[in-house]
Amino acid sequence: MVRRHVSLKDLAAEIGVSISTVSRALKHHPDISPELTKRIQELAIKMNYSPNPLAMGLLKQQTKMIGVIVPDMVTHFFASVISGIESVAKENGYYIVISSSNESWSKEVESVENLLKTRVEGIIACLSQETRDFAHFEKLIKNEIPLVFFDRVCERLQAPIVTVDGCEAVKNIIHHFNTNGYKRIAYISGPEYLNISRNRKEGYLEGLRECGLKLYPELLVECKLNAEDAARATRQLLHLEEKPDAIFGINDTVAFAAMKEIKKYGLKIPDDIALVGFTDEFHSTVVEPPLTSVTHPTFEMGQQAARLFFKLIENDGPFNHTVKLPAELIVRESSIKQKSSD
Amino acid sequence: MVRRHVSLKDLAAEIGVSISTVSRALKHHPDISPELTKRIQELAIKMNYSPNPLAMGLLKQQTKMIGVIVPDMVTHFFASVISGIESVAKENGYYIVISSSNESWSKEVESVENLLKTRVEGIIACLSQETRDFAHFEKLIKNEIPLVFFDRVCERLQAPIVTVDGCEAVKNIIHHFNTNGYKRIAYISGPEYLNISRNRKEGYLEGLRECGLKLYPELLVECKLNAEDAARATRQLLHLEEKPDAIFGINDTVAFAAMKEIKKYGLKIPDDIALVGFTDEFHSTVVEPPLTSVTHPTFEMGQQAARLFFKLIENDGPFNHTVKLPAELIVRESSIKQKSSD
DNA sequence: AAGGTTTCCGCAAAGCTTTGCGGACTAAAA
DNA sequence: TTTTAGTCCGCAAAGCTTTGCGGAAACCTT
Repeated sequence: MVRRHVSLKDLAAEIGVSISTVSRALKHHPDISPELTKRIQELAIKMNYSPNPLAMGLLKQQTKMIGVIVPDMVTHFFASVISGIESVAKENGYYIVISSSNESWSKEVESVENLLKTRVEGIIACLSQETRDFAHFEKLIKNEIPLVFFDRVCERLQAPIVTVDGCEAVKNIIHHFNTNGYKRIAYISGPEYLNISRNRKEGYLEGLRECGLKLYPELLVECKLNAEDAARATRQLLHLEEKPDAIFGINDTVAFAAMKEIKKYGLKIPDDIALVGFTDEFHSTVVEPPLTSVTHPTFEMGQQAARLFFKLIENDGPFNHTVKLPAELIVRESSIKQKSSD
Repeated sequence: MVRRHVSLKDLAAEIGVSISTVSRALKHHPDISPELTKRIQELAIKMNYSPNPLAMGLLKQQTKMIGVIVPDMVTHFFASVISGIESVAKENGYYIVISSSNESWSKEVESVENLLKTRVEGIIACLSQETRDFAHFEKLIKNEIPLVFFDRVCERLQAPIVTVDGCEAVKNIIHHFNTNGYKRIAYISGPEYLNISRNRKEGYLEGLRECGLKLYPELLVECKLNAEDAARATRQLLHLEEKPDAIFGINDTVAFAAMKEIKKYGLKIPDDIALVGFTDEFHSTVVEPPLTSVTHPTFEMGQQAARLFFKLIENDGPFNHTVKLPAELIVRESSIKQKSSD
């Protein structure tokens, strides 16, 4: 047995007909007599023939590959989104090529270039936390290469996006805090130029207003989306003369870092301070106390992004569409002072 | 601007020479005059030319793609390994195509077939927990398609493997338990036919012997590698007339499930029962109490697997080699009765 | 000036598939 | 017997790149 795959040529030689005939027989073309068709079909199975995607790609000018750019691929959030993308890609006979920007703008630019070189048919991306310049994506759009954003998106670009309704989710958090007696509510936000930061901040402000709570500017802090800076931001809050009695963090990196930091200060959750995060289900339940959190429909997010992608490919014209997924607030112990005895 | 990529033909037409000349100029072939070479090079940059990988693949009979099969891609363990594979693949100009077996044998078989159809040059795989029949991998080896295993491997196949020294790691755990006064040590293992189960069990038995501890057969339980069955196994241990005073779980899925279950029973870790797992760093520190654990060098594991893969491709003969990575026991609070006050 | 070198470049094939068009052959009709 | 109509199949091009080989032009030598 050798390494080379069998081609139409091999089948043709074996049976003694031309390549074209084999090709036609394999797709039941009426020009080929039923008996010959049958013989060829059987031989193809016996010799384990499968069409060469490279040749098909050259001919049809399509690679059946989608490029996916994520800030990282090891956190559960992105791994799960990728998994969602992969599932619908597979349904449509496509493969994905993943490229990680490592939260860096320059690596993101590089990723776009590299993916283009591999001839992916389009790109599904989540912005790095540094990204403020979108030239690399604008070029994609100008060249009519399908592009879909998810989670961290650029709204002014003509690209379909799928996000989570952060504003609404945060308002729910504020209401939840309020009804549970927390009044000095802090928010650890991300970089202002990220849409998710802005949306959630909007929810924060509106939520406070709706609840008739006062806004303390010193309780709204900003940090980079990594554990170290989140810890720094948390310390900043804990050092305040008048500490917050509740904190909520923009994503799970921030939320868990905050939790560690609060514990390190010897403060009790939720008695001294309540904590809520945007996190995934699993981790929220394994920490102590179990973390009240807004869960992202990550897998579904990936699926939706991929679906938008395929719509884009089909229509192949200018197209922009927004899918906003609901996020659910799941109340656990980290945000309720009195344990209810059941 | 159109979607089509520029080809050598476009460059040739623009300058008015033949395609061959352009091709040669682009790689500084001495046959082409320096001036013409320069002109062509500049035009290539200006028109943003990049060679078509499909055409190259056809010609050179290589796709520069590696297939990666994992039981799942959302747990940190595998996500991190994938990330490691990807990093050295990229260094070598290769891309990876990920396929998830979902811990199912049939999906694993399917993955192998699909990856072969996409013409990956070889496969890096971690066995599903169901896999006991290796025909699909044997076929790969027979056809001389490069194959590398990591973590859960099949030792009797002629394929290079990279694993973690589970036996040694578990022995360390037993010693650690012993010196901290835990004597009834339970082990929640995985399916017996997985090498990781066998290795760690071996470490368990040897460790007990070395420490002069008695082996209680009822403390050695087996479960499937999912949260539900791990919880069941934990309950089985907790229902014993004489409970264990220490438990260690074969991987992080099991360890965290056990932790939840122990808490549910109102038992205190580590006072009532000690717990140690094979887990990754991050999650071990965020749970309460912080979990003593053996950390896997996951990223490095991926890198090593990829390196073996490239060796295999180069030598392109029969080759088998084993890399055994050390695992480190990191002691935290979940396995030490008396908190040391510092 | 004619033959010999260099220098520079193009032809064509191979790698694999699809498909329009035309060709060969058989059988039926005139 | 010749024309017509079917039936069945092959040629060749396109998609893109690399590379051995052959060819043309220019320069040098004698």
